[in-house]
Amino acid sequence: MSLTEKVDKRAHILAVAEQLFADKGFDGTSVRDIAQLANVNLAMISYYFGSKEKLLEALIEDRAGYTLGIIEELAKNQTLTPWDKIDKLVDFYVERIFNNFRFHCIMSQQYNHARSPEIKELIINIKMRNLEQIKKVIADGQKKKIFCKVDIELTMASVFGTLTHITNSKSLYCRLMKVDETDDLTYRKKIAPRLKTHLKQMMRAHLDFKNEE
Amino acid sequence: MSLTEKVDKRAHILAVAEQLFADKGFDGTSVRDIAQLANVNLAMISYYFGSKEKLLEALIEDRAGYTLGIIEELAKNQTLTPWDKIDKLVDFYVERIFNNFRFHCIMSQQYNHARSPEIKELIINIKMRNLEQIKKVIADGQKKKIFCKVDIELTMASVFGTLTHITNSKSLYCRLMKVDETDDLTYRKKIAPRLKTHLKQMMRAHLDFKNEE
DNA sequence: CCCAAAATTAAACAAACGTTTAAATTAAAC
DNA sequence: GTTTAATTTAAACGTTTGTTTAATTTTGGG
Repeated sequence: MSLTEKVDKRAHILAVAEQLFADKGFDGTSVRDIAQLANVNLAMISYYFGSKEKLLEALIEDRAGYTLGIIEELAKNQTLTPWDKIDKLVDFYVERIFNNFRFHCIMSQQYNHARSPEIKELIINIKMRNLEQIKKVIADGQKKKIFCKVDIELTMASVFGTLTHITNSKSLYCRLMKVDETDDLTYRKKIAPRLKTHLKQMMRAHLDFKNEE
Repeated sequence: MSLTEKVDKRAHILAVAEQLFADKGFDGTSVRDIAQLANVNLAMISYYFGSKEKLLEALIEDRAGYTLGIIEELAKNQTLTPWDKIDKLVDFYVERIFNNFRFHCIMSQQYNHARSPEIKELIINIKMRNLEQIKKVIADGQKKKIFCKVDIELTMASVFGTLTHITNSKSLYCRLMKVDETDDLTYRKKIAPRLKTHLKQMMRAHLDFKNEE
């Protein structure tokens, strides 16, 4: 078996595990479930990852590396106005959460019920670094008298809370907004632009320096 | 054993289960964990509730009945202005989420990874009825030209998302806001007022009819 | 006091769990 | 082609799981 096939097999197990963990939860998924759906022998999971928990760690580390670089670059960009940065952040995170909603499910789930403190710490550190960059963007806008005084931490919580809430309560909001929840693609086509518009509009009103006068 | 003691025992098991389900998740909690912490015999849980899953249903039904009445009353109140209603809703839900954060954890958890469709339906129905009342409040404010045109569903998602996110990501935001997370009482004393102020401020800017002119 | 119903118990149940083993197969190196 | 290492397999490991059993204790009404 070639190296690429070996990598593919590992990646395949990760992908299957991601799907099952997101659907049924970490504790609700057995290694047998993963092995069966991935069409690999049960023992291969221990062979590749060591344990079910290590498999989860591998999954998190594999998926989480991507975001930080982009946000850091945006934060220190000197040519964009603070308003532009807010818009770009909204666009980026809306796209990201639709592209990675399974992984996002696992993150929220593990954040609350992580079996090991290591995994919880891992997740907190990943999120902290992202939040600190966004904090910079808002604080910069305030210093330039473009944004008004707001509770920065809770403002971030509102943006991410909205995204997380829509993702995690999909069925509920599908029913409320009368969108067909079985068709993933049209759901995304309808909701993603709406989410972007809403968040930008809300942040524009919320952060506007005029509020301070 | 008197009737009140019998009720207390059932309620005691529910309370212990609530704590454990919130801490470790439904699948992460065994009936033996519950029995041990509640100081009752293992078989008593089947005796009282039938099964672990029925115990969860009993817990949800027991805890969820309270909110709806209050919100309905507020929605149809004729003497309050739409702005007053928003403020009251914010105050109510902030208090509620701090008083019932364990139960809230279980609800988000089960919403995403409910083993049985019945439990998921149960939760969706409970939440739907509440959201429909709040929708009325916002739509009424719009009709009266007090609130501007906003995406009502996503506006609600932002309010509940903020609350849920702060609750579910407690450690993260404690670290970010430099609040001691081990002391529940001072955490609440610090965060609850801040949350109320932030949400009211944000909704005031977001819903203001001036945005439309 | 007695007796039927309710409550409680310890023990056992089969099934599912994560993990390990040791043998078999495949791949790569020389 | 032989040998060594890496991979894959089926089977079994000991626990833990949710639930049930059957015996025992407690309860409350007549």
